[in-house]
Amino acid sequence: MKFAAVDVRQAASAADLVYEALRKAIIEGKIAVGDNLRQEEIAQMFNTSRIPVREALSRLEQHGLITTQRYKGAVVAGLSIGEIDEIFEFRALIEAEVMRLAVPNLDRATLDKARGYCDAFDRETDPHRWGEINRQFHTTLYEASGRAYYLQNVQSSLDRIDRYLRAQLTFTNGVPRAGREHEAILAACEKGDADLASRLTRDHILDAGRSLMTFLRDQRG
Amino acid sequence: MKFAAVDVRQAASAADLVYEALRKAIIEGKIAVGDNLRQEEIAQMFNTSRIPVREALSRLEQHGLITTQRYKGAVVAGLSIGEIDEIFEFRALIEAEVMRLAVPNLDRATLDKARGYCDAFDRETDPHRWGEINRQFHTTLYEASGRAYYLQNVQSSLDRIDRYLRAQLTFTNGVPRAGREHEAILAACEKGDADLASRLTRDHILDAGRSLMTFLRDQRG
DNA sequence: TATAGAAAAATTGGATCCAATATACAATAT
DNA sequence: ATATTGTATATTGGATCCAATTTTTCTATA
Repeated sequence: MKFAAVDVRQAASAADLVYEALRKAIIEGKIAVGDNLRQEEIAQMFNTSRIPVREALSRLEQHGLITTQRYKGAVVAGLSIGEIDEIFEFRALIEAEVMRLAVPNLDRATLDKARGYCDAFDRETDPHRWGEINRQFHTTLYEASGRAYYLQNVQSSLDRIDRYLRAQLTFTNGVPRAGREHEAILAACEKGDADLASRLTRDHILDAGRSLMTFLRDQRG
Repeated sequence: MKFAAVDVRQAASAADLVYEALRKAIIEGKIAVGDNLRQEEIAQMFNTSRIPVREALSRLEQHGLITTQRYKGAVVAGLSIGEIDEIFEFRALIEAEVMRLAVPNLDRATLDKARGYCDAFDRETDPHRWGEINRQFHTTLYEASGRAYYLQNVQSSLDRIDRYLRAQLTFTNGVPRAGREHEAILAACEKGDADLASRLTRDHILDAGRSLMTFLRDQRG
């Protein structure tokens, strides 16, 4: 018997679609901190009932992206300056380590791909794209570590502070500096110097964190 | 105006109760890996409908404790040896760091509390209690770090491998060794030696991981 | 006018019902 | 006997309905 192979990946459930869409909207800052997420309103936007919406909200809460109160509903979760600071500290720790683990496994194709994102980041002028490209640059390198669990935690941490990171890049003119630091990290990777790449990654994240802290303290008073 | 203070903590929703109960059952190994979690069955156990059950399952999946397939249902998630190894490696990294951050903040009361758990761990003969006391000993010290986000991640990582950790303590006679290592960690904390406490914590976790690896490789072939 | 309280509306939590899909099983053909 | 196909059953995904609670609006009163 002959037949064409067919992709039988699971179709996404309504809850999956709603979850992904809301997650994206929240981490990109499309929905402001404190905004209410009305179940009925969201359900109508997706042409579905409130049941899948509630499942999606339940998942978002587990990831700390929203907070809910019984009978009162869900609001986009904001972070205090202290909480943001702590997440940057955490990211510096685990991303430095995952970078160290990745370097020995980096091959030509991966380095070229990272180079592509690195250049794209420098060329990009649309502020909304910086966050996304920045994330892809780092993720591309990290993936070589083969550490799926680390990667999950990196993504999860990034989700929590992504909107703030975008603000840092956009409003503190952090892009040129981040671009230079990306170059240095990539150079260390090319040399196969895991310790250096790890240290530079750590500093890169802590720099962004410090820059963001002064920006936020300025802004919030 | 005078009025009596009232405790206004949110009553837990049905989904909260189901989630917590299932989480506990899974991490303690009360439900075996691969076991099906039937929505109707669980709903009846809690005298509720399937709606809160589905929310609870959705949350559990986000934490990696179960895996679900559309129209097929949920099963308790197992971990490959490689995945377990990676989580131990991750724990060693972040718990060593959170221990280092905790030491400068440790006060007499916290140290005494940790001492209590340390002694209780050594005295305990019921294998089912070891995991719980072990967790409390570490958590008590970590909390002094004041790092809520780190703590969340520690708990989440522990949840994933708790059942295996219990097996390691129980079946590899890991309790005496863990007890000695707890003593050493506590001594370093008493001395205020953050670097030493951090290093010992790291070794403590990596030791348990290695011991578990050989046990599992033996067992699984 | 301002305010306390009651009624109304809005919103969430949960139960029941129906549709979509998967699994188990029996009937049939080879 | 074994494989295959059709059918019944079980299970999950989602829609609709009702109950519990909160929020808003209205009204009476000082």
